[in-house]
Amino acid sequence: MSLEDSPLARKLGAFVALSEQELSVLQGFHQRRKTFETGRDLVLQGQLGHAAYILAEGWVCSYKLLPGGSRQIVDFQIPGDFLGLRSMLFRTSDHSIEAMTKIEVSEVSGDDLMDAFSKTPRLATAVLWAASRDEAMVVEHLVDVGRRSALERTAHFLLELGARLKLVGLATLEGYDCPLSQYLLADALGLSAVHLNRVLRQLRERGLLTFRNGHVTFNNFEQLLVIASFDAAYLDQDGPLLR
Amino acid sequence: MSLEDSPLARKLGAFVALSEQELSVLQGFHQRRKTFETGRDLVLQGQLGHAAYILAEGWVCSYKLLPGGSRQIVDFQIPGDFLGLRSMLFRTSDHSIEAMTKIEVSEVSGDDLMDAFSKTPRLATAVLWAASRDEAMVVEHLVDVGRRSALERTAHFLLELGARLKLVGLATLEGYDCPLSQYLLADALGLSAVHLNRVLRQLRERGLLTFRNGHVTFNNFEQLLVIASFDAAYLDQDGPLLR
DNA sequence: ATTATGTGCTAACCTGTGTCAGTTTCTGAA
DNA sequence: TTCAGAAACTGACACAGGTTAGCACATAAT
Repeated sequence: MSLEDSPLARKLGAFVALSEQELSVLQGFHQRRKTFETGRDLVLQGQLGHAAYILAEGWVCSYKLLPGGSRQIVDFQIPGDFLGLRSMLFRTSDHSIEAMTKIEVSEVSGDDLMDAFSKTPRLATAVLWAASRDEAMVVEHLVDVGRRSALERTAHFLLELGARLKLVGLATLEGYDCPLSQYLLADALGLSAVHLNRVLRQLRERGLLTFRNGHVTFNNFEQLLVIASFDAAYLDQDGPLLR
Repeated sequence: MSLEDSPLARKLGAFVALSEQELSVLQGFHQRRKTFETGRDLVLQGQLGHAAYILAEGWVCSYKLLPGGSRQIVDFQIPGDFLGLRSMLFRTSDHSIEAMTKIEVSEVSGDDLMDAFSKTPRLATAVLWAASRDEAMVVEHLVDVGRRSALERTAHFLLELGARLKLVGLATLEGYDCPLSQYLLADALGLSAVHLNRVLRQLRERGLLTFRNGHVTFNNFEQLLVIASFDAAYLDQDGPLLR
């Protein structure tokens, strides 16, 4: 794999032009490579001082379990995303992280990060930028669940996923592969699986988007943007304050 | 005001024992004091490179407006909280910040922060800890809105506010002053104001909690904790990894 | 005094979404 | 090939919560 080809480098590179040196520091993150099988937990709710990871391949989800047995999925992570970055240093984790598919990750310690940041401050900024973007996505999900109807919410969420995947070369304007079951998607959207199914049917019948056999197809992208009132600003409007 | 008495010092001091030196660095943050009237916006959605503030007195809310005219309040901020910290350096702000009451703030620039952090790394950790705690609260609101009934959600939210206010000495186990209208609270909980009113009545009639004349009174704290399945872990379980 | 405005509160009605209880389709294991 | 277990899908029914439309009571402005 050439230096520029890791999903993380692609993602960060979309916002800061990365120098050869910075790319090679990034490369250095991918030392302790690990593989996890589908369904394995990387971090458990309440765990303290766990490691952080960079996701190289596969899908992951962060979720919270409730006493009643239901759960809320906070976000899905895709290649190029950090896992458990925020809680690693300062707190016990407030949520669990589970592999949705077979995944490949690189373990990163706090020391690795600090080390890299002192060598290349620009990289630190880029990583903090990515972390801040992740938080903006959680806020957007809060808006989804709090103030959008099931249809708008579903459309919005699938558009967001598409935009994120496109950044790392895993989606086009046509659509993308999506290994999520309707149950999982429902838990992310705060819907019941039954109702999500109804919503997906409606999206399909109205010629907007099709989610079938692990693949999302945008049938009418423009219309979809309108229905979801999707504004990509919080995803890619601007990079850190450096060239 | 003595060194230990600022809300921020109280809050951080609950998690890290702060030295005299650290307290005086914190004190140094409160140079550029400003006052804002009720309803004034401190930061607007989409604004780039705005300042950050430390809230010294009054209440503030962070919210997002939707094209349809409705809004989702992401969180309220109370004395001792940072405002706009996350988006200051790296991104345009993804939400607006508005004063709910007349407020007092201290403006803090990125340089001030960096400066302070290089002098006292422990303080940096404490501040990052607070930021990470804020994010955990947003996640908890997502769970509120996604997977809890209106009653549970309302109870949970008002308990959380109580726990936060207690930390800065503005609440007891009996209750606290709360300057929010039912409309505002409804926008935070993803409910209609009408339904929130029904819920508040139910909480009152079941002898759990009373919200009246700008004051929240816990009538049955224990019972309330159960109903809301409130677990304060994400708020005060543990401080940064230092003594 | 009189109006306006904001907030709390309520009743009547409607609808989006959840729940329950299935059938069908697919996939992988035996 | 058969079987078991997921996952997708559906219909019938129930109910939480939204909407609309109002009244009552403050406080502030005129």
